[in-house]
Amino acid sequence: MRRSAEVTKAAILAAARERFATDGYEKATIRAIATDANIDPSMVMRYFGNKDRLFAAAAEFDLDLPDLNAIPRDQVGTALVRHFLTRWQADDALQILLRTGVTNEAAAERTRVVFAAQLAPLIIHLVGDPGQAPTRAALVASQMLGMALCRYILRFPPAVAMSDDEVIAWMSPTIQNYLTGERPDPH
Amino acid sequence: MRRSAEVTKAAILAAARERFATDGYEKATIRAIATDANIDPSMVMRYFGNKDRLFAAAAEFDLDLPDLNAIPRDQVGTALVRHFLTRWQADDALQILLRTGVTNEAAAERTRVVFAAQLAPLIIHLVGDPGQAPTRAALVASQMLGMALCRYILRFPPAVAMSDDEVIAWMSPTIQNYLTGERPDPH
DNA sequence: TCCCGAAGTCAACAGGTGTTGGCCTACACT
DNA sequence: AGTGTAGGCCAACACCTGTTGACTTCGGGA
Repeated sequence: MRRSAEVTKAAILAAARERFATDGYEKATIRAIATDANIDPSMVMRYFGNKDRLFAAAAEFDLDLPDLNAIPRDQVGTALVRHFLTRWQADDALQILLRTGVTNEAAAERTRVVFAAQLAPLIIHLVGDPGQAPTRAALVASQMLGMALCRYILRFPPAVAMSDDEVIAWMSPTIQNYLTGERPDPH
Repeated sequence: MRRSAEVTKAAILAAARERFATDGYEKATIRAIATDANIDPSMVMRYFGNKDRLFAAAAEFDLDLPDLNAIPRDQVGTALVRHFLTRWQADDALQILLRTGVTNEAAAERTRVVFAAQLAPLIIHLVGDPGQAPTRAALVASQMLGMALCRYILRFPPAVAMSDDEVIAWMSPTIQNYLTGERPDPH
């Protein structure tokens, strides 16, 4: 039986997301993705052109960050940590960025853009000096991505063993400080 | 002119470290490594057996962590952040772990072992309850690796732009808290 | 001086990769 | 019922990968 082009395209995209998320860019082969989607590899090329463009389509997504201004200022850290944990477990999107961004420049660029375009703007309204927003966003990203790396990618046993609530309890003060804490002076 | 076996082996190892650090496991080809070392690919096999064993040899290293007991308790965070920054920039070792550990299971295992064996023991003497050491080590690792990821691998512009002293100033309180702070209770 | 082992090269293998173009075939429309 | 077309398959391409085994050549000890 046949499928419509749309359905097949969606199946390919879903298979591609899963492969990129678990294997990284180079180990996720077009042949494997095609097999997962029950289709011939050549169809992947027909619908997406080449591997780079398939990846671009698979890596398109939103962080869906909550509006930090609608949250009491002192609970912004907790809210953000909780959101990232949910977001991470909801689908493969963040896993794709992390697994591919480390070895593929285009993927790294995508990761930079996602965080710069979606995280930094939210922070601007939290801090007095807008010039500090990118730095604070980078600090937040470093802790969020770092924990995701240890927990979901490298699978450090203690990081895996922690409950979501424990992770939130430990990380919230850190993130809260990066978001709203006073800027420390280096000396 | 000829080289001794030791010299050639060292040249291969140096080339391998550089390639693994910048390209990751799968993109670092034996052929490229051999070319860098001015040798035929078959020599790599002769000296190291296969790619897995070459990687194992290239990824062997120490974190060289300072003795945290010789440092005033309230400066332990700063000392550790500063050390990691130095260690990161000293050679390719940490970059190898991060670049390869994300897509290669053997490399991930190596990373787990390095942090579990070298970081956790240092922390035991810092906290009253030894059972907390692995969790605290994982938290420290998450922030350290996360910043390294953003700064050296993904190259987030704001993370790259920060001076070492700024990074230390921002991260020290976080690490200090993970090391010696009271355990928060999740609810 | 001879010669043997170590250092190094060369060519090939079997398998995997992205990518291409030609071919088939089911099915909605006239 | 006939047919054009969109969905799909197959076989091949050029190239790259880890790995192997046979071959050459240098250099130090007898």
